[in-house]
Amino acid sequence: MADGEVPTSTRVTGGGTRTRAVHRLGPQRNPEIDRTILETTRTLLVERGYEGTSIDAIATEAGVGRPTIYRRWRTKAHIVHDAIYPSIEPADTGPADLPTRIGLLVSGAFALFGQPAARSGVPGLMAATRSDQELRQRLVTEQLDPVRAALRHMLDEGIATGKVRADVDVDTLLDAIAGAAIFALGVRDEADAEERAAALTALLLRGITAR
Amino acid sequence: MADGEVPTSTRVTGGGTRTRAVHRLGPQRNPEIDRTILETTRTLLVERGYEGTSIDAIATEAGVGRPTIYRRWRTKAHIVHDAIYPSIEPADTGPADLPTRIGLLVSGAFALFGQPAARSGVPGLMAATRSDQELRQRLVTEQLDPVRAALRHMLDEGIATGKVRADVDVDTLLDAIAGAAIFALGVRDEADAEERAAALTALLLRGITAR
Amino acid sequence: MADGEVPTSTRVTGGGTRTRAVHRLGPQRNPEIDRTILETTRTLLVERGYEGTSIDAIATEAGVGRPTIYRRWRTKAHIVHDAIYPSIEPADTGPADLPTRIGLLVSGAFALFGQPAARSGVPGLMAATRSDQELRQRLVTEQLDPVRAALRHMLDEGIATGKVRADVDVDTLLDAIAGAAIFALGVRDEADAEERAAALTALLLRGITAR
Amino acid sequence: MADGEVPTSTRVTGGGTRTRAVHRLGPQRNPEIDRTILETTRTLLVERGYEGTSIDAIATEAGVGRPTIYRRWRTKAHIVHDAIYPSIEPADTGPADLPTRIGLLVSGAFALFGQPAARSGVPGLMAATRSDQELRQRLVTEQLDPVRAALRHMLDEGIATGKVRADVDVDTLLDAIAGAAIFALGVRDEADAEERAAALTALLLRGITAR
DNA sequence: CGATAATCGAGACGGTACGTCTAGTCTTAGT
DNA sequence: ACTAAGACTAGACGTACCGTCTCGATTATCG
Repeated sequence: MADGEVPTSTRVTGGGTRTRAVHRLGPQRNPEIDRTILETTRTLLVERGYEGTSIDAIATEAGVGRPTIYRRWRTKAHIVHDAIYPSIEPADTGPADLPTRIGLLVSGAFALFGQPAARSGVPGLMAATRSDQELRQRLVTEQLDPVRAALRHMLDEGIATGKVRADVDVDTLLDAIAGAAIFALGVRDEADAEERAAALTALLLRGITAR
Repeated sequence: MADGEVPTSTRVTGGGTRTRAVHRLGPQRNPEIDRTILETTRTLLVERGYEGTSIDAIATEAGVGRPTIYRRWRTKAHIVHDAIYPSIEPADTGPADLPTRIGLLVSGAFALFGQPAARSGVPGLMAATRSDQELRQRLVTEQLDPVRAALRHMLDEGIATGKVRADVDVDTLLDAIAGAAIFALGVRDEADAEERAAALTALLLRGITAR
Repeated sequence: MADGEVPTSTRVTGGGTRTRAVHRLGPQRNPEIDRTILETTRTLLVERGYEGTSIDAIATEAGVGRPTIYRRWRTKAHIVHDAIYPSIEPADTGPADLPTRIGLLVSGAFALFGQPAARSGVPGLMAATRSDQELRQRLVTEQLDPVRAALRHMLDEGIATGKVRADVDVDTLLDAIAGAAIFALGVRDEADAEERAAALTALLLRGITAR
Repeated sequence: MADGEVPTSTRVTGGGTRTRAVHRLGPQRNPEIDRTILETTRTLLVERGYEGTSIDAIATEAGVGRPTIYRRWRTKAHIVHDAIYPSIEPADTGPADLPTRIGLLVSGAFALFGQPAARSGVPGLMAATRSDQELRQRLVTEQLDPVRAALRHMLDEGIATGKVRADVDVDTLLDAIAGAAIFALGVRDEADAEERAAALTALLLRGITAR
């Protein structure tokens, strides 16, 4: 959710084992509408592209008033962000070896940016991010930082066990993964995301491996 | 010139070996105006970002009428394209070794996307490219293909001399270079382009080198 | 009360001659809230004019929910009507001579339309009256008809005693009084209502007097 | 015209007897569009009333873009003003006696406010006039003042020849004429404007006549 | 006394209109 | 034919109200 300043309902742990929803006064925002709007946005991104996805069009197509959208998101870019990026963190890869873990991370990136809606939306989002500081902040803290931390962790473990060169730069690796995925899928419009992910994984693994 | 559909003067091959410029009636398009418009566009991209760089604003700022701009470019994206991308091809690196040549190519990419105007303009351009086939064509043939060919050539030479792995994919390499540069400079807004270029060069060289 | 469609209590004629108040369950509408809303409306009419007096603004300013207002009045125009027009009929002037009685009537009109809230509200109300038949009905039966009847009565008496010309048209007189008051106070925004009332009274008395 | 700040063409008296139109650069506003918009406004006022006559509706119905309307008029009230009030001054009544001249003036007022569009538009315009100082100014100087001056002139002549009482107040007379016309036609929605005009003329003439 | 039902403040909702801004086309008048 | 200026249609933007609705809390009446 873009703003989330005033959560509609908050879970409060009662005296015993019960959990109770504490409501504010007045009606709650209907979370079903949030889902409808985001779903409609994804559809329109695919059908009409980023520019063609006007807030008017989303509202009409979702059967919703324009103010209902503005109540939830400040700008189109925030809607597209929520429509494309998952709010859940990447599943833990568990106890796997480095190549597998890097491979999963790269595949994850290519899967994310390979969604039809993301191919259309991400470039537009990147442009919007440059002039909207709040959006940039969300992108960095919600998307970039978690991945960066996961990558940092993998590299540190690899360096400790001597499998990874000590001079590997995490940001360069991140740029290569995210950038390549966006460029291949969003700009060059490559069809097969998994194939590209595998090729990049191989290239980067050789690039970071010691010896 | 972006479109050139209506060239001001046309080269006509005369009867023999002579080539002669045939002028239309009336005054010719003033090429000084082209330069002023592109320069103004670069300035506005830096000052107001891609969205804020309206054609109205360019016209006003350049002291030029709007039709004067539309006579030269079809859309804002075409102007931004011409304002950012050099029309000249990259100078041949001559007889240098593979690391040097790859390094120069990566540095070139980071220098290009590190221009202040490019940082703002490229993401917007990427978005526009998705819905404008003509623009995509120009981007591919004028920018991407030459670089791809140069890279292909380097790799082939390296493979022939056994310095480069035979299974290296040129598109993956291109995605990693262009994508990483755009992501680092346009999205993450990294300040030092050269430093990032050096780190990526090292990573990729290790990734493609045989043994 | 404006509409009274859903009266809080309803008089029901019992079996015999008794009349009994049948109360609904639950709390009764708080008449204090009615007064607060009308008072707030008058204040807002003066401070922000008719257009600026939104129902939202009234609700906020009166510290009341919007449905609380809609439960009582159908539209803004009905609220303004009740805020401006007194629900009590004009006190009978008793046994006075014609000039005095006409003078009192004119003064009454100028006093009514000279209220700060009425100056702002009446023109807006006139506009609303054109498209709201129910409002028009209330205006005619509650405001216009009583005055018209009183005027009719005065003229008839005057005609009977030979003091008033027999051909005086009551509607023309009514138009001249109400119209002039609204025009002078609501449109021209004349400050001194009493002075204008006196001048108009003199003019009209000469107009209707026989000989 | 509402704004007229930048007249499209200005008549300039040349050296001799010649008159020359000095044009600005660029195209002129199309006066045909002005007429279409005002005509459409009148139609909508009759069909949908003042509130229903949205600028959107005018634009759509007139086949014109919304900015084209805003380029000419600041608010809906200004459009309605121009749609209702004639820009020409009342025709000179020539050498007629006082009753005839007053009669013509009153008839003129009733004819003006009796137009179908004016019946709907004038009350709304009165409301808007209270919060728009520019509009009020136009109303006063363009409509009220000329009539007031004409009336003043008639009364002065009448007073000089002993036909009119010296104490007749021109504003009171004006209020009675304009107010009665608006009230009879715009509020009470009287059908026969001429009949009401004749009755009011008779009443007022008796009111102002000496003896 | 407990169930019932209407009140109240708060605010979400689908709509509609507002007034502004931009895009891209077309027209005018001057060079 | 070009230029600057700007009018024009089209349509998106983000805001403000409207009138209806639902929510949860409160409170007076009635069984």
